[in-house]
Amino acid sequence: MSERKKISQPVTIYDVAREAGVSDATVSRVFNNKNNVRAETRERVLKVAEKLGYVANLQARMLAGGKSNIIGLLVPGLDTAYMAAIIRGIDLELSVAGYELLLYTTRRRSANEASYLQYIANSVSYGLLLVVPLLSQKYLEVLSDLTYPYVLIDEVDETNTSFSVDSTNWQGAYDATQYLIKLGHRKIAFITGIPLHTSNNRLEAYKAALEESGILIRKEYIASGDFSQSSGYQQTLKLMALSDPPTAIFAANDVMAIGVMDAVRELGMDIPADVSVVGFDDIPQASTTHPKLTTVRQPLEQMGREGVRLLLEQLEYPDRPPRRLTLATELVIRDSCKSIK
Amino acid sequence: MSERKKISQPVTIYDVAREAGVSDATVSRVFNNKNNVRAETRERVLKVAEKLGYVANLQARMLAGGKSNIIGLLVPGLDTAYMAAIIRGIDLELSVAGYELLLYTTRRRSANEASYLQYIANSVSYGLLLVVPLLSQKYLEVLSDLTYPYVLIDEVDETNTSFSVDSTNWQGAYDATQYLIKLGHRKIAFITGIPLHTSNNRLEAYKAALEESGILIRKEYIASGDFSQSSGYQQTLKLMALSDPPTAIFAANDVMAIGVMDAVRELGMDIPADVSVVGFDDIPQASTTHPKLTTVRQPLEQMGREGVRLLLEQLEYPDRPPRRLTLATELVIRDSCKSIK
DNA sequence: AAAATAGATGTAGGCGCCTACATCATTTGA
DNA sequence: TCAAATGATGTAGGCGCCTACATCTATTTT
Repeated sequence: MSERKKISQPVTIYDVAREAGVSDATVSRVFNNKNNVRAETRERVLKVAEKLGYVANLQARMLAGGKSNIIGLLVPGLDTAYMAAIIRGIDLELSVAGYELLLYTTRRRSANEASYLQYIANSVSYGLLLVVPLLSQKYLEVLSDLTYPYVLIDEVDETNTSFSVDSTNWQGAYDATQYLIKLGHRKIAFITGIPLHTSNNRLEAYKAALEESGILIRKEYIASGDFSQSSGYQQTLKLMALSDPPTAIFAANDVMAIGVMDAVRELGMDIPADVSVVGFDDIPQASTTHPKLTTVRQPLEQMGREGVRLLLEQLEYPDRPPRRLTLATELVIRDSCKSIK
Repeated sequence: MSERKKISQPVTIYDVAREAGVSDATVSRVFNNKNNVRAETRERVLKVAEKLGYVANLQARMLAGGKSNIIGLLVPGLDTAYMAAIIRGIDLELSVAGYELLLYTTRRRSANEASYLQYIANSVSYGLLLVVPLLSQKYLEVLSDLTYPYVLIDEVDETNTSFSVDSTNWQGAYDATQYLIKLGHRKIAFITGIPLHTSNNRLEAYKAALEESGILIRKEYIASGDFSQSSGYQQTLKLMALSDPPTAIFAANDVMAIGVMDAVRELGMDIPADVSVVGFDDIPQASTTHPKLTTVRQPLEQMGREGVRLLLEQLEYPDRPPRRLTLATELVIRDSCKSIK
């Protein structure tokens, strides 16, 4: 018990240098993979470092001009499967690159967005990923004023002045609607999400697909939800109470689609026999519902990964112009839709 | 456009000092709320700092002996509502205290737990919160060797040498089982989670409650799940296929309970008319199922908050002996159970 | 009013590491 | 074989901030 060495953190680069009989500069070179170190010296240093349990002090390293290996992530919260998937991708990619993740939530200091961002920029993190659906224009302005690398995930900067990753929301929703039409549905309802860029795109695609097939767009078939399960539930109750209820419901995200399924069942109807349901996102839960949910897969995890790549790219080549990366969505056909008659 | 000032980060304490006509030491004192600064000097410094947009450089501050305001959080992943709730609590409490959160996942460098922890300890974070259900003994050993403050969340260190927060798993499960018994159920099944400390406690409590009421514990009524929705589903199918199926199913967490509900419905039976279902955790989704899930609420968010408090307490008073905080669970009665006959 | 005391501010050095430059050792070329 | 080139390592100074100590100023004491 008393034999256990308290490791605390007093092992500095000097300790290693002394023990290895070299200067601290050499040790530093070894740990930064600089070229000019003799192989045996490097090995000796590494061995000593290992023995002493040396771990570089990040603060000092950063202060001295070395790059931090911390990047920030700004999100509204972690409460959705959507966010979890994106973050999983981010974490995966970041760990490959040897970076750490500092989590910032918009909940905090939301009092002053500008100063919060500035705070972040001056903090330890060395770049910022933003997954902020309700990204205000203000954020964007401050961001572009700051000389600070960042990437928008699932969000687009219309001014084309930011690096960003998103997916083909329009195409995905178009495909899904087309699919329903091909199944013979004519009475297709759509439940919207919060009016964000991505969300609006889905609605537009829904309309476009209908129009293209010469199907009248009925206002009463467009219900406004807010991405929550209960809103999907409530709106479905309303839709099905119409004198001429829809035979298919397309929800702007999976969570609402689950609410839709609940409501339909609640009304004593069967999915897909009586009503076909389509979601959007393909969160893990989508494949565990009964019946399994047909949905538009958004490559969330990959979006996280690509976001990281874009950020690291900026860190390496600060002068590259902003890029926008749009990943393909994919219609995942499962069991919640049925061809009509 | 070209007028926009690039804020980057060159505003140092010296810039402020010069502009305010004082020395850097004074500026430092101001920002560290030291006593010996004349009121007007302080004010002048603050004004200048504000004007220049000065934000302290964390690295330098930490290096020079100031405390970091970053604490680490080690988790296996963010994919569960359970984790999201805990993290929400952590985030909330941390933001109150002005701390930042660095996210570490066990996915990473899991190759060597010891060195990973050591890495963390030598990194920027200044204390560690662990929400690691599958916490290995190894982690604990390394942790206690390190002179590094940490808190275990929803996990217990049997050796009583760690700060920790958990909840009354045993009591919660006992209450739930008692509730079912009082409703007249005798054939009560239990679906276990992964065999963790917390999970085992729930099973034990289930058994204890049955025994206490003189109800025989039937092996075939104890199904082993793994906390996943599909395991809840599968195990329920098995349970209901017994020649003498249960009239109530108690799942060790809500996610499995949702799987249970799916399965029961799938079998054409009604909840709660044919089968009563109880979960554990009270994740947000529990109140949006149909029928709404009766469950044992675990104060997840509060556990996160208390975990932070315990950690900050350690930072402030490094010599306090380890404490274990156990928060109360609560039976939340909703609509998924029905008294029998 | 001079001396003692307390308060305000400046000075200097260091936290651990990095890197430009200097220095010394080794290899290559003529 | 000796100079030039190349490679390996050490030296010095600084990154931005903190703090013990020194210095100077405003109060208080006698």
